[in-house]
Amino acid sequence: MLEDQSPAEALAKIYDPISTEARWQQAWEQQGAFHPDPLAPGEPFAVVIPPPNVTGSLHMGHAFNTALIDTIVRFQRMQGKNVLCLPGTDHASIAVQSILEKQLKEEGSSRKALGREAFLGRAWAWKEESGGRIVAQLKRLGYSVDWQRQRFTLDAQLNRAVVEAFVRLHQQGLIYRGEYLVNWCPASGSAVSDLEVEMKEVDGFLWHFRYPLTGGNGFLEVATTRPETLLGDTGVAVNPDDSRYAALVGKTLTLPLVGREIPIVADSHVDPAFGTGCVKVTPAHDPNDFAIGKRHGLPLITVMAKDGSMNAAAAQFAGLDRFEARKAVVAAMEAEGFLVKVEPYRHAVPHSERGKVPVEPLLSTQWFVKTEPLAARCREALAQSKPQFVPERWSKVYLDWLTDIRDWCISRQLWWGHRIPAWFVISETAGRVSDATPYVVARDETEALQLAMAQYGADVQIEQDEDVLDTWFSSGLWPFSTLGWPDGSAADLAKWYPTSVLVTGFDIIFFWVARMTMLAAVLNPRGAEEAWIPFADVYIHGLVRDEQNRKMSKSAGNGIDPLLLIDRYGADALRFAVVREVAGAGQDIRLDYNRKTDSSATVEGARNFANKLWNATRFALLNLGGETPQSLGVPDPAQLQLADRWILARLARVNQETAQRYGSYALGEAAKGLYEFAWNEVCDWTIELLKRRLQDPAQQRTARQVLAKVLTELFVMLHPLMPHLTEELWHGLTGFPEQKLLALEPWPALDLQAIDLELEDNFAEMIELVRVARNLRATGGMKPAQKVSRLVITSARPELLKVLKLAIPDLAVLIKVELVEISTEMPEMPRSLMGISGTSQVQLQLPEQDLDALRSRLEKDLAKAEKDIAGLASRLANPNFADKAPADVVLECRANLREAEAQADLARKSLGDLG
RNA sequence: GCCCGGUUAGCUCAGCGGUAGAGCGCCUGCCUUACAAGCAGGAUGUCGCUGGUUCGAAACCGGCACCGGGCACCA
Repeated sequence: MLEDQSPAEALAKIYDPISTEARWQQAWEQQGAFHPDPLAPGEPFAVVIPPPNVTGSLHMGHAFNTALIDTIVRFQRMQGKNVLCLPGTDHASIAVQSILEKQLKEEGSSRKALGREAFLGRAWAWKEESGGRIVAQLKRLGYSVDWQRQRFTLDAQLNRAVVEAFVRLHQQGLIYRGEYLVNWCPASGSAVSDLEVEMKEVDGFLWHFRYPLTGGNGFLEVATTRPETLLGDTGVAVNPDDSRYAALVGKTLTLPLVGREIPIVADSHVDPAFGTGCVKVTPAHDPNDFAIGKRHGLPLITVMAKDGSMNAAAAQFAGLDRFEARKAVVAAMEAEGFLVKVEPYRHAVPHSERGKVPVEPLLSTQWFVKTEPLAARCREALAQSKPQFVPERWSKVYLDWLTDIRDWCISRQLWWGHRIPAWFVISETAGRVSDATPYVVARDETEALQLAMAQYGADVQIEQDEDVLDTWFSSGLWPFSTLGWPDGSAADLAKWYPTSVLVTGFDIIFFWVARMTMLAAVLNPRGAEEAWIPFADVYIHGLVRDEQNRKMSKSAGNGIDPLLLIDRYGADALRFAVVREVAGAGQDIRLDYNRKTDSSATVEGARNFANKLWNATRFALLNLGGETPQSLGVPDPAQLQLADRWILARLARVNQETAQRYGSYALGEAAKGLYEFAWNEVCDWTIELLKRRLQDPAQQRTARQVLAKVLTELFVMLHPLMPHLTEELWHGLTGFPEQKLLALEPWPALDLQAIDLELEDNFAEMIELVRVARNLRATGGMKPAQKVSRLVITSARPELLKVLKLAIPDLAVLIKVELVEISTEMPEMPRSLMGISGTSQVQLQLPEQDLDALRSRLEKDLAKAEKDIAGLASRLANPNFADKAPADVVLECRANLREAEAQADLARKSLGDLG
């Protein structure tokens, strides 16, 4: 605490974030500051955080997401809302399972060897370790979430939600089981969804083969990138309009190596211009061929096993891995004279996102969600801006995906996950599970048995499906399963569903956002027709890219552990830095991270800002005479000086702007605005101007009141961005006990009366004049401490003159000058330095003269004035300008021209005087 | 192929109809008792190219170029 370190002079010159941050994190948690009561009053505001995968630890992307969410919820809390921010982690079936299997392999074991139960024990141990690490990282960021409500996607309660969702969807015919071509990942031994497949450009070959016509009258030439699939060919297709082959349609070919007789069919999918215009058709191993096969009633012949090796249907190639089989098939074809040619060919090959190997389209019996009815409901809602995407353009991405959507394969041949609540009636198929085994879907085994008995008789035997559900199926329930659904009477659900905003990266709009809306569309968690959409707003942010502009990811190995930066600069600095980088349109942010030194100039800048605020507070503590903002009270308006009125006007404006920005997700702008206000206006000008008056007994009290008020409110406004630092400084200033938290303070009341735009303008002009005068000092070779004897500022604008006259004592200090005069007319000041700024002139009488410097200064001013004159005059010379431009623009242009001309005259005259 | 972005000071990016901005970096001078993680002053841009709309375009519209991303994909 600052107050513990009296006297104030003993305060360190440099802010130490590490100990401070730990102390406030503890205070927040111990006091349950972010554990809301659903029955408490206050408009609800809820955010469920995107649950990080328990696959290790967090990287910068999570820190970025956290900083954004926490800024939003802390602001809303200060707005008096009843805020729930709910944290948690995701079990990430396939990712975690592949980590564990890799570990087991290194140990010379495997999951099969371990058995399901032992394997799951290991997975839970891993979850504890990884989840613990993640929670510790999130806490170090100062996340104001309710840790008491922390959830994990495999929690018992969340499992109930998954089971309930599955049962209901199945009852409504929205979940079905069937044999289809799925994306099979041989590496993980599981089906994956379309979204888990990524296309990669690969350098391969295009093999051209000849298939002989049955009966020995020639050949058809086909090309393929996957020769091993020819073993499963059941046809060759040509375009129906292709005259070259029209006569052959309906005839048959004899498949080489296999000897199977396969038909030539006509299908418009075939592009006659590509290759020979003949396509071999392998319906069981290619999605397009599957469709062609279906249209023409071609048989499906699966030639591969689920581990990616060739099966018995591949005859002499059985047992070979699919890539070995490729070579062997090519060799055999060549040996038998069926190989025409081989050409290098670059093409896109679908790869399993997790397994990192090419997926194999494989015929397999899986569970699917029928997505179209769900998507239709989401599309209708989106037409009403439900949810509202920010930035809006992402709604198109979401909509495009929901249009022409394909069914969602939700079963995974994995162990780590939610086991599918379906039981096979194995007594019907002699104790074995086959694709044809009947099943029942139920909430638990007892219910399943009852259902089975009702349907199949009293002596049935049942066995639960071995498979688990796609992780995203449970993640898709996150906004309501975490609030207590399917318990319809859950108080949290009643208070906080639908949630207020979902904050996430654009990369998971399909995976997650759309799945959540689709599942909510059918489950309608609160049973209220108008309130099913799980979040009012979806705030989409960019990704964190590294110094080479690459997306940060675990697999690329370029992730940055946020703790490295936190240890070096503090969590507040990291948070402020990343939020400040956010552009309005939700673009990616690039972090200038130096891997050799673990440093970042961007974060360092934010750390410097924290230190600046720390020192401003030190200054205040040294000058408030032991008083606090409370004991000082509000300043008497009659006592306010010019600079006071200015900074209070600015404070009110910043309050208004910042609240508007925080409230509309313009977080980067909020951060930038506060940074500029705090550093430039509060520290550079207000504190400098207050220094003199804080020493003057007659003016001291008002000066202290203004200083205390401005800093206190600044800290409140900055709190959402830099929670620890502001908590520390606010307590230092107010002396409040630790039990009273800034985090729970209301946003400062807006003082509309203080707003004075004209004063802001005139004061800004005064600041510019000070700058010009200081520049003249430097030009004239004055030493920093040396005083100027006389300063005259002239202006023709009465309002500005009024402000300048009030500021005379301040100007004397700021410019270090003995005598300040404000006048409407230029006095005769031979051999003085003269500068011009806006509508005013500044003249400085120096003790010594540097005529060359003076001359160059005047020449510079003259050149600038002449350039302005040229530009303005040419605009005014255009007759259309006066006719068509708005009157105020024309007037302003004329006024500017007059001033520029006056200044040019003045500069010429002064130059003439110099001789 | 379809759909989004982006191109502004050396770097990272604001600005989105009225004479170009910030931070960092750079140059000069300062340890001026809040802060050298600082203070004061300064320099720096044919606002990707090209047409058009307009009295006026970095901003609006069209075309082009290059960079990035998403979706779909032909064997």
